[in-house]
Amino acid sequence: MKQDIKDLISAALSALTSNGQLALAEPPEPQVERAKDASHGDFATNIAMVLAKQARTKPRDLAQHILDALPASPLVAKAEIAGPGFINFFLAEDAYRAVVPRVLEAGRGYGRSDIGAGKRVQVEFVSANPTGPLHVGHGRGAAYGAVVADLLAAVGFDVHREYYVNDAGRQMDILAASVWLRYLELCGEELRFPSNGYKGDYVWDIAATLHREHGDAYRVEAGQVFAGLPPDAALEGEPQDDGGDKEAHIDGLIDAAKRLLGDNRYRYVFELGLSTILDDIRADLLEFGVEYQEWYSERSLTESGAVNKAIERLRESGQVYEQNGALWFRSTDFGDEKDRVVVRDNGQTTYFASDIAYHMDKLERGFDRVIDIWGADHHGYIPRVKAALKALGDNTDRLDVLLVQFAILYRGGEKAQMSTRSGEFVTLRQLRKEVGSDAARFFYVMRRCEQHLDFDLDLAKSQSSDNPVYYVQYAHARVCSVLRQAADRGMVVEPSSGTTHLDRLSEEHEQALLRTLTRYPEVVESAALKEEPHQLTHYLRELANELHTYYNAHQFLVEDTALRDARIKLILAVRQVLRNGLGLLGVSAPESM
RNA sequence: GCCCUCGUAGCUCAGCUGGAUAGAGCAAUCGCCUCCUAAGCGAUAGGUCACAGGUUCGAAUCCUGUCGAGGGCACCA
Repeated sequence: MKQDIKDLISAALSALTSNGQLALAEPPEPQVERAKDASHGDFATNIAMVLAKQARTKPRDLAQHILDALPASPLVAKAEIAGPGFINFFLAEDAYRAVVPRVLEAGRGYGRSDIGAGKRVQVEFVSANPTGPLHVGHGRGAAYGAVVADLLAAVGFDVHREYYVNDAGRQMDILAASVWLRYLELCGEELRFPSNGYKGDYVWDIAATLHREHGDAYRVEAGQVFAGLPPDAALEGEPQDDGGDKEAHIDGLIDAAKRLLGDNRYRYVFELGLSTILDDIRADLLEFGVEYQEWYSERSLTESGAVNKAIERLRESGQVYEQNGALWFRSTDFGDEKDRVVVRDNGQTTYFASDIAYHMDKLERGFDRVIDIWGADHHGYIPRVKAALKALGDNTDRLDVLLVQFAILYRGGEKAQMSTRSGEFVTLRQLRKEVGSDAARFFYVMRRCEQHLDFDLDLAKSQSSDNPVYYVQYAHARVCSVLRQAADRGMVVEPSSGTTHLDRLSEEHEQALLRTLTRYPEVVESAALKEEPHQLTHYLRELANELHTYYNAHQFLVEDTALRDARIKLILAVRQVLRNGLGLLGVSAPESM
């Protein structure tokens, strides 16, 4: 509908330019807004003020020229100049009514569009290390990423959802070592678990599987494992302090594990840990309604030689140098704060090296746009990744990095602080179990992603109008309920076609609903293009509110069959939009509550 | 110290890429079921848009500085 107004203005502008009244190289896309105040009509444009300077005309005079050149349209009842040079459009009384058949005919397709024109967009999100279960912070990234991806798909982009699996690197070795040490404990060995190891219960579970299936086949005397190891540091929260370096200690343990187990057995423990946790993450996300087209393995980048290729490309263009036995990328030449290591002095490539290769690969795969959704703690990482892509001659405009701030849980008004200590944290699974997937999805995307999220667990669980999820879902259920009532009373529920009887919708509440329904496609488009799902949650709250208000003010199942037909059609359209909107958020639309 | 994000009603947040008189929801106060689910609705009250400058027809929005909150500054991932 907004587009219709834009088209009218554009037509007027080109008419003015072609008959010489307006000298413009290229008329810009007019800005059209929904008027906030009813006295300003329905839509307003500031085009005359924007172009006044260029056209060397006073804004109000230019507005008058545009007005005179405006083609007639059945949509517009009148257009007038206001204030410093706004043009206000007042729509014809029945302009909004047409939205009802439009919604009902389009059904699930209402709100979808093809402005993305099939452009390929990759959305990479969550990508948590498979060293433990997802926690509530990952949950926000999951919900946000999934909704952004779905929104982009809804407006016509070809969306590729991807999870980058960090299945290589030191953290995974630490996990393997942790599993093995727990296994040794299960075998009866006594040892001091490293302060830097993974201490969650899930590590015990994996160790138990190993023990159950392979008995003592992986057992080595603890004394042998710890022999000659650099001392550990203090265990967090415990008094014992060997005064050592926890990093050196755990690295020593990893080496010991590799040496004592040999390649094959070490590999087995490593894979067992990786696959168990990755399976858990997959299942977790699936239950949360988050699906991926691809799980991209970091290890595959090394194995395919992509990492070396990326480093070679940097070397060829003279972007790297050696210092202290390590290979550094000159990222400061491309706006980073300091140069970064790509190959460590022990010959291992860094995580950053993999990331360069990964992003190179993303762009080579031919995506028109690449969106990375990261936790806010990774923000320092953006300049170096962009620096690498620039160094390789790639266009970083195609890459968009969105940072998701942390979610802080509140219970009973108190911060439910999660602590990484000894593996105690609130997992996504626990959250889903406590508040349900619907509430979790909705709450997670209710705020702009760069805003810290206060997640009120009590509110998310409460079955009251304070809870925005229930509020919106209830509006949907309420429409269903009315239709059931109608059927029970033997009324015709099947609505008439087209705009039949819709002229009976003359109440203010009805006008408001019609107007809000026409806004839906604009909201979806804006939410998608700006990657702001919260626009949709706000919209849905508003639509639900208008439905509830309407419900309280007027009876739908009236004796007057024409009026009843019109009202049923209207609430059917409302239900459809609620359903579509909730669907994009990954939230269910219950028929009764 | 340097960098990033944020600062709007008592609380949680919107404010549509610079527009017209700054909006919701909680919480507070007062009302509304003989009526399709009161898991709902209405009304009242609540503001120096952190502060100070600047840019222009016009600033909560853009720029600079100050203050405050959170995060980041590894041969970790």
